[in-house]
Amino acid sequence: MTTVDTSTRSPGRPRSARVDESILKAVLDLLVEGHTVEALTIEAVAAKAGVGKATIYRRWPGKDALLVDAVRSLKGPAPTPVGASVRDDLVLLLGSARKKPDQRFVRIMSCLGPEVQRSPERYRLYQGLVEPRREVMREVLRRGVAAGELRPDIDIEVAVMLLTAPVLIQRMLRWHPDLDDATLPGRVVDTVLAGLATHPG
Amino acid sequence: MTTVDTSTRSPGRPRSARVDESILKAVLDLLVEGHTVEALTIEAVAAKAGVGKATIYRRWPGKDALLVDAVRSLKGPAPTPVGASVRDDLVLLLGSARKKPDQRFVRIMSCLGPEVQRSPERYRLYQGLVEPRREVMREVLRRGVAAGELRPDIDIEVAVMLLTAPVLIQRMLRWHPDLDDATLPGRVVDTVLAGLATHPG
Amino acid sequence: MTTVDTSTRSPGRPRSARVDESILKAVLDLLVEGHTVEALTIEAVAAKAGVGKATIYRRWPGKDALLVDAVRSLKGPAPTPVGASVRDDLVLLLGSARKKPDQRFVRIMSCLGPEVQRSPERYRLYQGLVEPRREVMREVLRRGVAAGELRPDIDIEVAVMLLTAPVLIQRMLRWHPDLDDATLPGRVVDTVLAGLATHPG
Amino acid sequence: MTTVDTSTRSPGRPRSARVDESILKAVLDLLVEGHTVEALTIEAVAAKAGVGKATIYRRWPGKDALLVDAVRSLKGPAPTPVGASVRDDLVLLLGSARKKPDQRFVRIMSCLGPEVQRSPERYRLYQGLVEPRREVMREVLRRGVAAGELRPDIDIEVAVMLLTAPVLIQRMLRWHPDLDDATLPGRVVDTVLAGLATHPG
DNA sequence: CGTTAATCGAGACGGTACGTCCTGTCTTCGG
DNA sequence: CCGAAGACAGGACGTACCGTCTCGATTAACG
Repeated sequence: MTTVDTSTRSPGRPRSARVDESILKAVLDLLVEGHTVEALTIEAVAAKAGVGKATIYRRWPGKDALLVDAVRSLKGPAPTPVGASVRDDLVLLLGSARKKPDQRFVRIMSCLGPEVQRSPERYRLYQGLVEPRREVMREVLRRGVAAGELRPDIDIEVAVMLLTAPVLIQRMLRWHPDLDDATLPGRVVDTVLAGLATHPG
Repeated sequence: MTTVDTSTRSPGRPRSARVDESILKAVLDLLVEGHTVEALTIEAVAAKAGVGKATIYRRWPGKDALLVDAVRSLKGPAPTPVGASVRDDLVLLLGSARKKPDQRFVRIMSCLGPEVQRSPERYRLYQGLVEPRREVMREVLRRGVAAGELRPDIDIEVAVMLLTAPVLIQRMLRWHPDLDDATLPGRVVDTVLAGLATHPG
Repeated sequence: MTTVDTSTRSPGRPRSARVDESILKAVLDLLVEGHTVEALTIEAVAAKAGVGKATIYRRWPGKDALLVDAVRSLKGPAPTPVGASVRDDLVLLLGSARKKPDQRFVRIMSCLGPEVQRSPERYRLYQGLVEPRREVMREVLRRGVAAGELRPDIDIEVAVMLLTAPVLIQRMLRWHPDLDDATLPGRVVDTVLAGLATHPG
Repeated sequence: MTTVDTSTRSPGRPRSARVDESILKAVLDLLVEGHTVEALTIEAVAAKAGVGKATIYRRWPGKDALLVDAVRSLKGPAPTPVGASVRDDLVLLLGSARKKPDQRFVRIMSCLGPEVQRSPERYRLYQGLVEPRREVMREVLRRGVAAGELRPDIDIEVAVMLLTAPVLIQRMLRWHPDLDDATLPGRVVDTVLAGLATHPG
């Protein structure tokens, strides 16, 4: 009677971790190259990863699941720390996408955007990836309120959208063709902080 | 009201206007049916319109041009009128997408968004469709400044982005899953008008 | 009421005869190049014929059926005419495989041999292709008997085998590595005609 | 009867002779089951032998070598003895394939035939297996010449081909569908001995 | 009112990617 | 070290569309 192995291990050759990595890397590389999820062919992934197609299908049921895992492997390369004033912190956060290696992250995220509209699975993926970054921003806003820099009655969720949506949409759609990516975060933050109305409240 | 052109008239059987209409209708129907632009296949359009594929390619050089004409046929269902206060005007403009038949318009526009990143042609299409609506908003803002309701030094382009981007992105990506579409425009406008800072300027 | 068309014609673009030809040609070319039916890949046929795979599958259900039609298209490039004496006729018939374009025919036939063992369909194909050539030889033998050149009691079927089998097997298996293809027919015919025994009958 | 070698003995578990046997048996079984050599897959052999694929590759470098050993293990089940007259000897030799266990031998040989065309290795194998049998036949012919039964000027190599080729080809290709396997050797030998011509020489 | 020529639906065409299956090799484990 | 189980790279399979190209039949204005 052999010992009952609680950490059951299937017989045969185990799956190679190297292969997992090279496949996920290939997916991300293809995204940054091809700019679109449509360019993300299983066949292309296999070729780029130097892997047989069957090896991919052995691990993931289809392109969606593969995409999910690949992007999940990005792990938001550090949500970025914080500085001194609220204004500077916000500009830093919004502009972080412009610094390497975050650029790669944003590049991939903006490919994903369109895809999110389709499957709930991909939608959840996108939320999970982006949420930590939003939480950092919420924290900055809360500290601004605590420090008296921001009005105590602000709608934090709306504020986060106001700050992030313009930058994101500008990246994705090049909304304003002549708007400078570099200065946009500053202009957005300043305008949001000051407000438009003459007599606020 | 078909203009009968007596001057130049090519021989042979003229193209059927019914066919044009049914093709454009098929395109728009496919878009609102939740499909993305990728799912907008010429073959699917032909099938839905009850038309041969060649009949489509005879009129448009490719999917892009077809898409352009189809969306153009929507004719931005009236750029929306204006109300009393700046606040109410802005809320009205941002919320207009919720009223029928504007909903159909927005549904289609949000399918288009992702496509803009690719071809310059599609980009120009998108800009052309959206620009009139932005111009209305700019006008509202300018009148607000003139009326003393808004600060004279505001960055109008950034203000337009601040106002429109959150609503658009919420529609496209369902950015905040628990944010109510109905109340969002009001909350956005209020927050933008008031600003976040305790001591603006 | 339109005339009832007895020669019903399906709508749409008819299938191209050129394509049929190029596919069949590609099959035969691959056989003579690859020496084996195994080397006859549908994908390779499509590539060589400059044709999409679907175009092949639209016409034939699978490799077998394609092979059958391809070889059938060979049509034994003329069963060869006949000369003066029985001896010369037989040598000519056996040696015909060495002359173009018959060489191509034999090349393909010898690829088929192994395949014949498998499906009855392919077996029937092989028989149909080879039979006319055997009939020519039988005729030569019969005329030899009538002319008094051959013994009247000979077993014609066995005689045909005796004459053809060595040449065929030599081609297929290179049975005797040092036996010259060019002189073999002559030696075979002479030996068969003369017989081995000192006192025949 | 496993020879226990006391002299040199590699460390570790010794290879099981049972496994060797079961693999070779599996190969031969697959061949006689009507499969061609192409159907002789390492995977199929492993499955049939109840053995891992690696176990096979540890012993033989590839399919060719395995095939060589398998067929060699047949050991031409005794090159056949000799009888009284040349005619009877030849009929016996040609007909030996019909008696068990020779039938199995021929079955396997005819699978091999087609393969010979490919690799020189397999060609040599085939020659090696078949040569002893041909040598026996040559010996019979030579003794016939010496005994005065056969003409002294016969071409022995051609004679061997004349005698063996029809039987072999009939088995491999079922050349004449209605030719009886049992009587064929007798008819062949008789016809070859007598010759076809009225006036031999 | 017949000619004429561009229209129409239908579908074949060369491609490309799909997801499955099987090949021969390799890499683990337990015995 | 052996043996099984099975992962690995590669490649052909047959399917489904893509966007283009032909077909025969239709159809409306012109002569």
